Amino acid sequence: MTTDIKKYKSGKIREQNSQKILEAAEIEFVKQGYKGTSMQSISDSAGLPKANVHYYFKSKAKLYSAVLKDIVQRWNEVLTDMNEDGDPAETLESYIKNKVELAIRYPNASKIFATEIIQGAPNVKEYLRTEQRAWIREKCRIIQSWIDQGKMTPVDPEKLIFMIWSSTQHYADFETQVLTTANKLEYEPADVEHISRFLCHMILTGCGLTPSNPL
Amino acid sequence: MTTDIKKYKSGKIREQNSQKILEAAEIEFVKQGYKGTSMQSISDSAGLPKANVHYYFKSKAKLYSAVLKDIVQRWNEVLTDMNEDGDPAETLESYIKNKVELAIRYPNASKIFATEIIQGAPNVKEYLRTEQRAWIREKCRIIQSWIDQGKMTPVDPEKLIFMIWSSTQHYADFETQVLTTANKLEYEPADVEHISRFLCHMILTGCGLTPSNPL
DNA sequence: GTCTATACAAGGATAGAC
DNA sequence: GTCTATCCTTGTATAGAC
Repeated sequence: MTTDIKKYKSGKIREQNSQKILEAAEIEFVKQGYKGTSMQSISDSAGLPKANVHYYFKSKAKLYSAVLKDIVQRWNEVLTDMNEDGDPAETLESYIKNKVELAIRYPNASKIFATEIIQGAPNVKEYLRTEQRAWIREKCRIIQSWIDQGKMTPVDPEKLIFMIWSSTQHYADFETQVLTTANKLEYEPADVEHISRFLCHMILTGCGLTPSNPL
Repeated sequence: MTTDIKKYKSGKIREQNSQKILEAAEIEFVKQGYKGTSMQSISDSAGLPKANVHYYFKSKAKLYSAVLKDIVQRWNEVLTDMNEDGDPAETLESYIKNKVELAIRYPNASKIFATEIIQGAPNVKEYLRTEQRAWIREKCRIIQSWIDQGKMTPVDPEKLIFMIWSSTQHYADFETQVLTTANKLEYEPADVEHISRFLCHMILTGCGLTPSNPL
């Protein structure tokens, strides 16, 4: 039936446009902050009339929520498995590497999330209080069990997690500072490897573990 | 003469009001971002009419610059001395402790600076490219000389500095996340000590040095 | 489903009274 | 030196044409 074809086509346009808007919005929200970003600049950047952005996302607040939801989902997909029977060195190393790759590949995701937290997490406080807190508690339990099994130095698991997060995300959030200092325009492929090795060395050594790669 | 007394009094009021406005602005800029902050909310928060804020600082952009200048100055005052004849363990430890204290004491300064960098450093790019880069280069030179003297493990000095910055500033910028995870409303006095000890242990151990305090 | 035109509100800035 | 009243721009949102 004609209606089905029409619906299909429309659905496709809708999806493409929504996607274009989401990507443009992510970039603009990073550069200007939530209030600093106008629906005009988002629609310009997406190559669509302003009214279409309202048509697809109803309001600026809802568009921002959609962007945040997208980011949190992307993060949750890359969470490394940890379990108490695993090897601490291997597990931490692969987690650190994943985080560095993610930070350098999707800096905007990290930046928007960082801005949110800095401003007091007005939109993600509930997520922090429930899902993320549960995730951290679970990982802390596993790290503690490694410590109890004598597999690693007794360090505070929570502070260890925060240290991994801060030192990896730094290369996304403070990209401008890192690159300006090094007098570079963008990261080079080899940088990911160097950063990972350095962070693995520092963090694993601090935990009394042996990193698999030399500095 | 009467004029002198008047001028003196006025000067004092001017300074007090300027200070009130700067403090209010710092808080508002953190919570709402630059564009998100209205001159109205700053003047409300400072307890003055909106026009006075314009009278003292001419424009929103200039007020923001003044806030940034204040922050950079406060930071520069606390920079620990480092020199190649000093002891790496002692020097790094005292630097880390200073940074943790500063982060927990003046989180807003760190937050505003972080937001600036995240957004691409539109207002401090010049500072990063000149003064800060020079500061980093100088410290890297000293760390490298320690390595050459065999005083510590050969790690990349620049990455070491970034690791100290990111892991300490995390407790200011991501305050909300850290506190929410721990189910706390604010940091306790003992937290500064715990965080410092943990970070000193991890970073010094990674550099092949021995921290002065146990975990 | 898409876009033009417009209503309505908020915010930066200033003129001019006090 | 201080504040009230006002101008003008920008931005969100929507009504209604196509």
